[in-house]
Amino acid sequence: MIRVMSRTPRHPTREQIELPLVLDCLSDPIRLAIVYQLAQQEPVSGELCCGDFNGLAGKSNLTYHFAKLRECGLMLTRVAGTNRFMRLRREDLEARFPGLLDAVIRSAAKDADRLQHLSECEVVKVD
Amino acid sequence: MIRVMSRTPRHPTREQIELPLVLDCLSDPIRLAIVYQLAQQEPVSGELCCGDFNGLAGKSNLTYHFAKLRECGLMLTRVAGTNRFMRLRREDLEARFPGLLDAVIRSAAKDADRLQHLSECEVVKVD
DNA sequence: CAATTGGTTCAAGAACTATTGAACATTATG
DNA sequence: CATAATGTTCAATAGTTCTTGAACCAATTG
Repeated sequence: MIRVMSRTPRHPTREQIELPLVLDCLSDPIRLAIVYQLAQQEPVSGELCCGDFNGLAGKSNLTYHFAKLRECGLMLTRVAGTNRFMRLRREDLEARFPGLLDAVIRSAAKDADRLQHLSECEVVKVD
Repeated sequence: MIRVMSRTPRHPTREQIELPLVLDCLSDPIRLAIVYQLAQQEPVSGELCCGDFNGLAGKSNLTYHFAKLRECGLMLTRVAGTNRFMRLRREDLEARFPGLLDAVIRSAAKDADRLQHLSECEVVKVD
């Protein structure tokens, strides 16, 4: 059996994004923290790579959560050399579920001090 | 052991409502359908009772899902005779997570024809 | 080319979730 | 009071999800 790890993994098309899967993905504290950190990065490059989340969980566990986030359509993975850069699929999500991602991120920001794994992130001011 | 079933069950306070639990609750297709139907009922009484959801699952399974929805703070159960009336905790949710519930309900309405259990609900026009 | 860095894959186990049916509790009705 | 209607509780089960560590792959660096 051949195992290839260098190709860009598969992502669902915009139309294949499903609401229950997205909500389920966001309901895990670690994945919520990943999404939150990616959202915070948007004013800058919008991208983070796996290593940037080392505080959240072990490497293989992170790979597992990244796969979930990718497969439900929340984020996109771009392979570049030995790194994988990830970003939120904001346009696709906005097209499918208007206002949802922002509502979740704002809710997470509001509760940042309560949510495990988010405490260590910079807190974004939300009037 | 005494089993009491006549009292109003416990609900979390507004402040006890937690984002990951709410999202997890909404990620189940049956529970999403329950929330959706409750939302559709809001222009009328806002209330539905257990029997109104008989199409979604068996009775004991519904009781299970109702408990989850109650315990995460999404809905409120009021005991009245042999019935239990349920309504969304819209004000509390809006206070804790502004815009979240509406974003989810609108997303569900948009995908009503795709989501299991929602097809049988009346479709609400969302410009 | 050897070693390092960055990340994936696989297998296994613990923990949790959803579903079902039978027994039960509570209230309303004839 | 007996019966029906409405919904809950409990136990069992099948399936799913998260987590971990060891082995691995690919690209970069010395």
